[in-house]
Amino acid sequence: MRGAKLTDLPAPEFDLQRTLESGQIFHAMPSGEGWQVLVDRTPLYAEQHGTTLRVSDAELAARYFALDHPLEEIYASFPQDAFSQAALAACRGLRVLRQPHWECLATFITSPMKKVAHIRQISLHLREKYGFCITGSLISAYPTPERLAQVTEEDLRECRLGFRAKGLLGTARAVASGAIDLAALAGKSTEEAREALCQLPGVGRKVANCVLLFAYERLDAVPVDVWIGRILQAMRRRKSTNLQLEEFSGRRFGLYAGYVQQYLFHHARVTRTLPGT
DNA sequence: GACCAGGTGCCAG
DNA sequence: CTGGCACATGGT
Repeated sequence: MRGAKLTDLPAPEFDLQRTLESGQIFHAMPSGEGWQVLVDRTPLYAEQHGTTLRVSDAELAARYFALDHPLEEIYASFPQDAFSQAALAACRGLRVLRQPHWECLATFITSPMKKVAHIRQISLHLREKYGFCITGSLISAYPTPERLAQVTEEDLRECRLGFRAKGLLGTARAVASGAIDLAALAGKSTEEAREALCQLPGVGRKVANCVLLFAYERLDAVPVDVWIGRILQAMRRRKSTNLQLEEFSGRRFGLYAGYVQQYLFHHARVTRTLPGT
């Protein structure tokens, strides 16, 4: 990235650091006055100066950072309860990224029962050991499904994956063999795409919804994890399954439920507070 | 040394 | 359909 020409890009209602640290991607590296990320095999450098973004690739940055998402409209759709509004006030500028399908899917397969910092460690381990080296980049590209399909479960476990190794390996093989076509899912309904994703080993409803939200532009998808589960439980005040909570959030949060969810998640994680406490 | 983390799969009732 | 449990690892 050093020496790359930088161009300015207007980026109103965007907070780069908050977005990169909100638990959507796990490999962003501080670099110079800004950050470096990789989008598939393309390095992207970005630094923020007020409402201007200085980037190495304007077209890629606009797409990856989803600068076209109508944040004012999304904010207007937030529910009026105090907790959602507090999350909105605290997390303004957080955008739901447009991630590449495979690396988003693979990364969230490694996420169950892991803290964000640990998911990052695993991602960096895998990139280092099996990833494609990118010249001029601090980090390697996420390993391809073809590469991972060649290794053993024991090899993967050396990247500190634990029991998640089986799912990642099985899914890598399914993608590499063509048993599932990730690109084709983009043209399917959310329900069809979710059903297909849930066939993969290590992918349940929570991981599938993360992938739908972060990689397939389904902004109404709501991954219910322990954090969101507690928040929704407190809002609903009725003992519920995660599926019931997901349906509840869809009714209450609307078309951009995934955005609301992401703000609630980040706010709760940063402040460690729940509604009514 | 418990306890918890952006869950999933499997099995018993 | 529901509840309960195992599954690895690293930080508080």
